[in-house]
Amino acid sequence: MNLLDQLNPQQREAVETTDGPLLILAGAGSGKTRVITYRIAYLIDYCGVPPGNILAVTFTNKAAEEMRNRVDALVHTSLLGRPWLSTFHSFCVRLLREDGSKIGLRRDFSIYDEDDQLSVVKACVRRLSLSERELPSRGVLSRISHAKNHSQSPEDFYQTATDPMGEKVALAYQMYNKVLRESNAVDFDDLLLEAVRLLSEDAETALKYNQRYRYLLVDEYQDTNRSQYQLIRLLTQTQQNVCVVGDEDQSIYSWRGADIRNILEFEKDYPQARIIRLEENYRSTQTILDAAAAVVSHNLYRKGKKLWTSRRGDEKVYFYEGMDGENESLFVADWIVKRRKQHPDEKIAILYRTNSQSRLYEESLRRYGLKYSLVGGFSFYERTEVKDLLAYLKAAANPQDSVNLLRIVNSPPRGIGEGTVKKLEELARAHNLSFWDALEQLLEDRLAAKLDDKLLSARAASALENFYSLMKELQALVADAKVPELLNAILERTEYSARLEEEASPESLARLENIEELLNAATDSMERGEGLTEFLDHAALVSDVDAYDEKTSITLMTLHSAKGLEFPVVFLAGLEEGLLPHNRSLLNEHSLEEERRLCYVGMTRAQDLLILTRARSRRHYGDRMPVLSRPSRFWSEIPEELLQDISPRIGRPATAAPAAIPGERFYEYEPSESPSDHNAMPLGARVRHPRFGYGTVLQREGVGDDVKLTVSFPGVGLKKLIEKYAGLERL
DNA sequence: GATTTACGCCTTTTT
DNA sequence: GGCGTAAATC
Repeated sequence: MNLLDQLNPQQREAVETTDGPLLILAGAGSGKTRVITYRIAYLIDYCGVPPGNILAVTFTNKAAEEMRNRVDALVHTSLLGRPWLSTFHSFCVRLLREDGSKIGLRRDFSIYDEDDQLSVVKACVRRLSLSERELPSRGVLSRISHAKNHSQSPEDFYQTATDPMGEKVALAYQMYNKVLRESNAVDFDDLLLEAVRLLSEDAETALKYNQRYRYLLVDEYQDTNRSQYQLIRLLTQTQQNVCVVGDEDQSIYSWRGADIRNILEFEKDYPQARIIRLEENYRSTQTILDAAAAVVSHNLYRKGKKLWTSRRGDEKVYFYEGMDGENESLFVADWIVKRRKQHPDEKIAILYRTNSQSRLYEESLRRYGLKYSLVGGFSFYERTEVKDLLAYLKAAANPQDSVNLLRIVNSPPRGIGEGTVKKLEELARAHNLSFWDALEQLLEDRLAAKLDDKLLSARAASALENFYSLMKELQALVADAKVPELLNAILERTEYSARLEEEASPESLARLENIEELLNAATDSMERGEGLTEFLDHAALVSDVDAYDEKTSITLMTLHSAKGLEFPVVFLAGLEEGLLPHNRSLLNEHSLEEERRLCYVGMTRAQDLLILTRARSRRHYGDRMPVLSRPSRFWSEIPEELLQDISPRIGRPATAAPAAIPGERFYEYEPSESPSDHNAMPLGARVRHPRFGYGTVLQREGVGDDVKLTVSFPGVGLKKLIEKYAGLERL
């Protein structure tokens, strides 16, 4: 069978245009993955390109894996090697492990995840003698990450920061980078930044990779950020066989530095570029497509395109308005139960804006006895026991990795208390040593009796010695032991599992299972011929969507995670102002448009049926009273003739159980008028705050003592204040 | 010094 | 509603 016969004319053109820069504008469901994989197959089979000369980058391991499988099914030339398919991040890891030494990076560097990053920031804040209140670590970390996503150095950051915090954050940022370097560690963002640095500073390495990867393919180009863009530029210096695929309407990662200009200005960057549009959709019904198109057409900042399909839509887009969040989620569960009777194996997705929304759906689905799988939330590699064991491995592989060493120094408890740790940290700082080196130094000095006994009790000292010799032992094993052996050694020497077995609580048994699973993962990795470094890299670079199992029939996930996936039935939940679009994005039109794209992404996941739901009132985390909600503006952007209401009518008595939806529980509608408080600050009020000065009230939420105000203070910014405590003065 | 309690903040999205 | 840090208590 001819490869090209399975493509439409535009897809075919995209596959056959092998040389020179090519931009493929691929609408949702237009067969983008098919084009990329066929193109790879075509390059190998028809053009005789050695597979090793092809590099394709994606954003998730899942996408890379899927492409790998599909390419493998198309080409049978694995003897010639395989094309390199990976995520941006794993590609960078490989680059840096191979050639990072040229920019002063050691081969055995650790990769810090968000937890590790936060520990470093906390240490930095403490070292700056600031309290968590004065400089919250979370905020600092998010600003550091934001800076890195925009390729801003601490110095750049310092110069552009305008707020009073900026200076301190810049200092923390600088210190943070220093700590990372001293720990022989890089964070997620560094992987990209350092790869860019390597390719721009070392011409020889740049040439090597330019020659190796003569054909470059980039998926989800609209999501690339500054450093990913630079990376692509640096890899296409000697040749320009670069094919990027993207859709500006699905750009939903600008908060992570994704720059839509990369796609809009592709022709400027590569003047020879050809552009091909894929506008035939093979996924959804025309109705779903029309509804989604109607929403996204309200965006001003887009090139614009028209998707079409030959699939006729017989079913309208349904919508359901529940009394509250619980009712909304019960409706979904109930609907699924009924649907199951006709379509037992149909895949159904429940999509929402924020992870916190998943809780209601989990409860409802469980109540109805439905099995589901949840993407996001706590992933396997984030569990405490798994993180602990990984920390042992990381610390053994890279003793300079102070974060992970500190994580395990007293876990499981071995008598190295906070005080002892603090002393060691002080010693390390005083002599500019890493935690490990300080430990070594301390024990040596003690042996040489250079130390007065007051500094360290005999008990603490022997505990430290034990820990030291344990780590020494593990370090020695790193060189030639396999990962499962290493893990077993750790478990044995620390009595980690023995303790859990002894405890025998449900939680500890679950932990033991996780440990078992980690051992299995290590064995699998070993059988693939991987070493410790590869195993740890893998653990660091897996994402939530990677865990998405296509076989499970009900999937709960965020709209962000859902990108690139498709389902026969999609619920788009919580379509309310404040949720979608999210409150935080209402302040400027660019972020509002991104919310609209997010809505568009969600709608276009649906193949056959799309059901929009919302709650008329919703309880926000701690609030005593549910707050009345307004339907999302995106909702009203859908032409009415495409919609069909399947909600119960307001005020219908609970006793008149509607036959249409058996088992459904209806709630009496309680008009919860917020009692107006006469002392309250109304919207638009001019106020004075003891610290922030003069401002204007922009938003009121909650009632009574819980009233929260959003106040804009010129020169300070937006502040959320509890009215009762803010000490505001009305002017 | 360690465990308990209180308070405060939070939730946007994640490779 | 839940987590983490800071304060309070033994």
